Amino acid sequence: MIIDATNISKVLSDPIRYKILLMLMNHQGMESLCLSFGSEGVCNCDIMQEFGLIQSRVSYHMKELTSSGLVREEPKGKWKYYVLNKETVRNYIKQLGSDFKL
Amino acid sequence: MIIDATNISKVLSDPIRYKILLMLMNHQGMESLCLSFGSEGVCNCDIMQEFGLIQSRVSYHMKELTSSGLVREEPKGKWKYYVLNKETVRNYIKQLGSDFKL
DNA sequence: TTATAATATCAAATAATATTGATATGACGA
DNA sequence: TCGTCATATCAATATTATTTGATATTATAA
Repeated sequence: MIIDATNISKVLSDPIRYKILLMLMNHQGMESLCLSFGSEGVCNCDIMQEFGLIQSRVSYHMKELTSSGLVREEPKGKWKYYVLNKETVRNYIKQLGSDFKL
Repeated sequence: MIIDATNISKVLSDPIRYKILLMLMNHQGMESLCLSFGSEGVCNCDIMQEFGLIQSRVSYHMKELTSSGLVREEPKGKWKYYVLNKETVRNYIKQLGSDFKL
């Protein structure tokens, strides 16, 4: 897998995105907070609630996160569930390690 | 040591800075390219030459790199030599690893 | 179908970063 | 000291990213 280290870095550099990633991390395999449904995973509305952000802002950041490969989308019905893609973080780290011979 | 992961990410996210870091990496313990002197390390002028950048631009990016802790300065006479601080990269990686339980 | 809820997109405003050229500072050596 | 070279800083501008509110999609349920 090809990793663009500066691109992943850019995505990680936004505090909100970083916090969203941590949230996804901590909800691995847990129930959605989403009030209306008890499905697996974290959806847009969970993130809006958690951080008090408006919808389009969350949407923007989730696009950054998914298009970088840090997060995977799982659409279910009209919802979209997001799951952290640890593999990308691992590959990013691997890339840094090899670039900087750590 | 305290690592601000989003801050390090921001610094790493600029392609020029990333390339400068790689350059420092690859010149660990080698002679300066600096034409006038054969001292250890990489100085401002080496970076200017290598990437064809003007002085103030290099200065700006080196400040970003040093103030984040990714690079150490070693002033010698009127020159400033820069050395990669692998420790910071390592700590950054460690932080990611612990945040994302890798 | 139609209504509604969730998410996406868009254009405009704002904010943050990067770049440049000019000038300043600081360290030498003559 | 004075002149020169290396680096730093500054103000202006350019570029890029983020935020917002409005509108568009899309899925589903009634």
